[in-house]
Amino acid sequence: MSVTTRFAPSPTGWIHVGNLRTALMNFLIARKTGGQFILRLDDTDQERSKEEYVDGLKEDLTWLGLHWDRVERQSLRMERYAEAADQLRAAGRFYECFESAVELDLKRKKLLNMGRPPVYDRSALKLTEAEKTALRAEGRAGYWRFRLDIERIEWADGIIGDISIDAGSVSDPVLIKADGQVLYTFASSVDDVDMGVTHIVRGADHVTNTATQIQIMQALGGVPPTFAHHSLLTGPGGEELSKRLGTLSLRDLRAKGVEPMALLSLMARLGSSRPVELAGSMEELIAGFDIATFGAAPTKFDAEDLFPLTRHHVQGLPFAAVQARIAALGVPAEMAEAFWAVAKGNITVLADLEGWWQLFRDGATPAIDEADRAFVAEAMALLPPQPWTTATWGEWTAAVKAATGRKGKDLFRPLRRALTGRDAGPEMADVMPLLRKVPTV
RNA sequence: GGCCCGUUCGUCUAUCGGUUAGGACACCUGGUUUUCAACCAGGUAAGAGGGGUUCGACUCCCCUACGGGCUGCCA
Repeated sequence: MSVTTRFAPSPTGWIHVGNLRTALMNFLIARKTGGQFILRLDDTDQERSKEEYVDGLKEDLTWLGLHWDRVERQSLRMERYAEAADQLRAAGRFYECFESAVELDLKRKKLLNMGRPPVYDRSALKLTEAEKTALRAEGRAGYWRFRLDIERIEWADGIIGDISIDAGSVSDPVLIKADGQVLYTFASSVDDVDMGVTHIVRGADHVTNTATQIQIMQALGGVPPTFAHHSLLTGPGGEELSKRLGTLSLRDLRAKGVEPMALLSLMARLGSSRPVELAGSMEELIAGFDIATFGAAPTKFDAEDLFPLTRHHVQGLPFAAVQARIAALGVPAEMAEAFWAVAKGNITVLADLEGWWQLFRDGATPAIDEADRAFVAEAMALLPPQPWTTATWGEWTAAVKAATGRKGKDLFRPLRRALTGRDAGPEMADVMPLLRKVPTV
């Protein structure tokens, strides 16, 4: 049987790191097995779903190189859901309820106060046709619940292992609202069956849903897929991540210069027993992925960890990959390659190139310690006129050494600081030919 | 409150009853380097607590504590 996976976001916001982990895992499983990866837009909530987010979702996935084989939209499948609902009604698994949200809330609180689990009491199941007709006549709109079979629902989870949930501890899920809107749990189950989804990887927040969805799928005549629930990400301190999600959307990370391969490399390994290492290509990522290596414990995520990986990735890029970006900085074509060769070792994100280019183009604001002032002035007097070559630094420092007697760190460091304004940077021999302006000391 | 999952170095984790509790990242030290990075060598560092079972428990069972999730006419 060929593998089909799906990523099913609801277009009510931007993709964030948590979403991405889910998307990536499903994508990798499909690619690893030569299966199909579906992008399914779970947009049944018409109030919150926005076209803007649909576009954003696709843009983000494309940026990461997570290409889908098929797009589906739940909002386009309403007729199918109506049909499936009829099927469940005919099978006696759907029943109409009339309690208002306020009434339900009250029931829940009452049960909670009595120390009982807040499970729906199924009182609507006892309604006679006459009573239902009367309620409708009052202007009450009915909504529909799925009648669970009370049993232990078991499945072998791809990450958690064997797990079971007692249907009796869960309320019969509402699948169709009073206004006719189809709810996620229902649409998702219908789709997964219809679309031939064979493997579902999703967050641990869906574990309880899975139990009810298994029964819904079976009632629909489908075969439940293999489920795997990955742990949820927390912040570095173990705190809930959602509070910080604002700064962890893919768009924000991208704006900070995080590279796709760095992000993918971390997300494909974090929480697994395999070491986090930068992948050189999507193929490498696919080959090195195994859902079975992930643990069920909550996983701490620190966005800072993305930067060492990004640096590693960026520093390994060939000139061709950054040529356009360097040209956009205004670096003349004839010195672009030399500029990249010199600067790349000293950047974390590509945006850091700008600082180096500014230095080369405009010259530095010299950094000179008070104690070195006389020494630097003497050295500057010995500096040959431009143009400089890679030999200039060696010749100049040798001359300065002879004139002043300084050597080693005491010799080189003040000169670097005077010429570049920085303590660290590329080899000075390589920097000299690129410097266009001599700083005035 | 109920249900589900979890808890091993700072972090992600290995260990399927007997190990000097291993690895990766981070960190520290040394080497190399004009600096940073990189690289090489070395190092610090862990089984939440309490009961059982057993010749022997990180591993199996129970309790407690702590963390996460769910408990919506959201997804």
